[in-house]
Amino acid sequence: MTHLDKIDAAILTRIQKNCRLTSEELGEQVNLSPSACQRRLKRLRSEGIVEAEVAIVSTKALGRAITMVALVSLERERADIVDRFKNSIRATPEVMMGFYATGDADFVLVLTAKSMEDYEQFTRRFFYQNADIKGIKTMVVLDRVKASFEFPIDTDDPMFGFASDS
Amino acid sequence: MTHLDKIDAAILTRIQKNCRLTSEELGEQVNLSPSACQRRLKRLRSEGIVEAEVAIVSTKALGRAITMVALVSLERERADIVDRFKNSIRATPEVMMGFYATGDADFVLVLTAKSMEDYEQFTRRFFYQNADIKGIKTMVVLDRVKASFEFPIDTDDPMFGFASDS
DNA sequence: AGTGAAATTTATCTAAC
DNA sequence: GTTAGATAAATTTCACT
Repeated sequence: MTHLDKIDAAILTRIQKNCRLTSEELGEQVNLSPSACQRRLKRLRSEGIVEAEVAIVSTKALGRAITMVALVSLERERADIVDRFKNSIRATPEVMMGFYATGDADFVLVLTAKSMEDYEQFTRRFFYQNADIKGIKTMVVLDRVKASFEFPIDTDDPMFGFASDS
Repeated sequence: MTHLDKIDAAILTRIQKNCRLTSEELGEQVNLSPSACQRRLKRLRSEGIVEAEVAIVSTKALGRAITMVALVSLERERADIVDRFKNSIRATPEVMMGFYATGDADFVLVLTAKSMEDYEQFTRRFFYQNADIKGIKTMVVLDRVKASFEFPIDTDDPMFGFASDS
């Protein structure tokens, strides 16, 4: 992994909001020619700094009316049990996001379902398949206030070197 | 909003994994000509079924080493207080995701920080700015097992009509 | 190193069917 | 829905700093 400069930071800031910007639009915003911009983008992708470029699809429009946040506790926090549950998360399409965490719960899951009945059925299956689950606490999402993978990229952070933008 | 058919469902399934597929690749996968595919995509975007197309950027590569899940409880669940907090979430870049929910907590937030010190400072500021917060329970994320907005789109669901794929 | 301009390749859009 | 031609964008090449 080569190191990133301020221009890279600026590019990433833009595309994490909208990855369909053309190199020309992007170049304009970061004061770079389209080709230079594209070269950087390619590098950022190949180095895994851009992990993926995805469409965020409306769950409601596709009949997945409800979203849940589930706090899952396991019977034991043994490495092999935790790993098995991680694999189960990855293999379960209903799970949008899964975090292994410290504190109140061992795992935090974000999932979608068509209805509460659907979710109840899902929970039943999921419990059955994962004998190590001690308990699940479900919170029904009333409003997806913010749903993104955006995070602040501070262009002036020393980690991005001291390249001038003149 | 016009209604969606199985081909739309198939397109959405693909692009929620990778939105950089060309119309040609996409068309091949869903048995459609590139231009027909593109026409559908355009419609799906303009109708808001595709909400956004974004790059998922590596937090680790940019020095945001830690992710937290925070369960926030408000002092009162009055509509104006809830709305004010929703706006605060939207205005706070450190918050990647925010869900208004029923149950154990009023809000579930996913956030990133450079370090625990950084997070502690953030929490302090956030508390200060939001007088209505009763308490925050933080869970530090040890592993982002799955991080996506993908959800299962069942092509055979009756909601997608009975269009043949021949 | 990395950049920008022009040529080439490739994808997208527009129209006709 | 398709196919074909026009437009536009991504990619490569290359000369330059």
